Amino acid sequence: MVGIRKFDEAKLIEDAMRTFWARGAGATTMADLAAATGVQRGSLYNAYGDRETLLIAALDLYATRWRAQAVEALADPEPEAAVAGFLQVHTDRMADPGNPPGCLMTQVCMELTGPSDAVAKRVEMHFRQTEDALEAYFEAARARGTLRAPLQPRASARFVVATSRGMAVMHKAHGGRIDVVEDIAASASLLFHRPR
Amino acid sequence: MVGIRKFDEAKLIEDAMRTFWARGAGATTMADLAAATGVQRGSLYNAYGDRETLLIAALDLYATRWRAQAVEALADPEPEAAVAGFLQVHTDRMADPGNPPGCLMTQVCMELTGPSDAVAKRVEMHFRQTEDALEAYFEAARARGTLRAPLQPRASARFVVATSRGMAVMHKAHGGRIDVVEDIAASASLLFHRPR
DNA sequence: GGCATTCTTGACGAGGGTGTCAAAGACGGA
DNA sequence: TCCGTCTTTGACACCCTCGTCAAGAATGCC
Repeated sequence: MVGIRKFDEAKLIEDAMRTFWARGAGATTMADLAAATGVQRGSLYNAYGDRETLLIAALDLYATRWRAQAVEALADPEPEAAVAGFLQVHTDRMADPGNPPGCLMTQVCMELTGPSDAVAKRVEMHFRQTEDALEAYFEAARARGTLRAPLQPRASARFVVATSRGMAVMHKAHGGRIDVVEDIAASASLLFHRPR
Repeated sequence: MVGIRKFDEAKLIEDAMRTFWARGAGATTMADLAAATGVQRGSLYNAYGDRETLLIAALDLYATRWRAQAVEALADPEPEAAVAGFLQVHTDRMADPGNPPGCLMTQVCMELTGPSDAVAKRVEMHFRQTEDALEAYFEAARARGTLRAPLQPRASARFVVATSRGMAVMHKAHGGRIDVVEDIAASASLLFHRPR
């Protein structure tokens, strides 16, 4: 059949995301994406223009999906539990054998060369949004009096984002072992422990 | 002049390391390395065989140089100060405008596809050596009684390695800003704070 | 029914990367 | 002095990747 768009866009981006994730963004070719999505190379060019656009769409899907879950997990008013919940979302994602190891966003971030290109801007935006959500949480916690004295909202937010990135790196470095990731998340949560 | 090796091997690996670091390991071509080192492509193949061998040599140089500095910084018997010193080495490296942003080892790690290749094994080895050095420090600290009660040597070691990786990721994500990195290091050190 | 629109498909050219090789030339030992 | 060894150098073949394009075909509007 020819003439009408045959593929499901949502499924295409989903497949593309997993391909970038598994093979590495820089190493993924249009041929890889065509094979993974079942859509011909020419059709991909017709629909998206170039690979960068496809990568950005994949990043957006990736970021919004897991940021939504992670930020939702910040429900507990006690920072120790909230941070543990936030990091647990990342641990669960890595523990799922259906997912490639590591983290697409982190991987793309480390491949960046200059701050000028569209991908770099998108990565920074997504990191910043997560950081902002965490900062808002810690700000509220401080107002509630549940944030330990020496801890600051902005620095704490950056610390938690960095920890989740570190977990992803260690997950890849240790060939997918999940106990390493759990050790890190557990240690990081302890920073927010308040003696009662 | 032809017939005798003209280049300084140590300088060549140093230049190659910085090229892999700045351009990304996967994106660095033999032509890039030839330009950066001043050694012709053919000579590089003659001396090293292929790009992977050159990358591994670069990784070894990178890892041993900065691991030596970081582990040396674990001098203080008080974990809070020792961890701060360890992380400060990484902060200093990133703050040095003479160095490319981020961390070569972390970047290569995130690019890995399978655990089977030689590069993956080398990356894991280097991470593990750092982890082991930190674990030994924390083991000694526990014996000394300077490690806070809930903290365990192995988990703490993993946490500190992960934090240093997270710092590198955030450094790239934020376009080289150093205050972000400092926030993370300061927060992480607080985990080891002991009220006196 | 006819026609414009839109998507698919396969092929094409350009460019670039890898690894190899033969020729040329310098050094050192016999 | 002569020969074997080793390095440099530039060229070469092969393969892959990108992005484009013209032709073909189905749909839906008029």
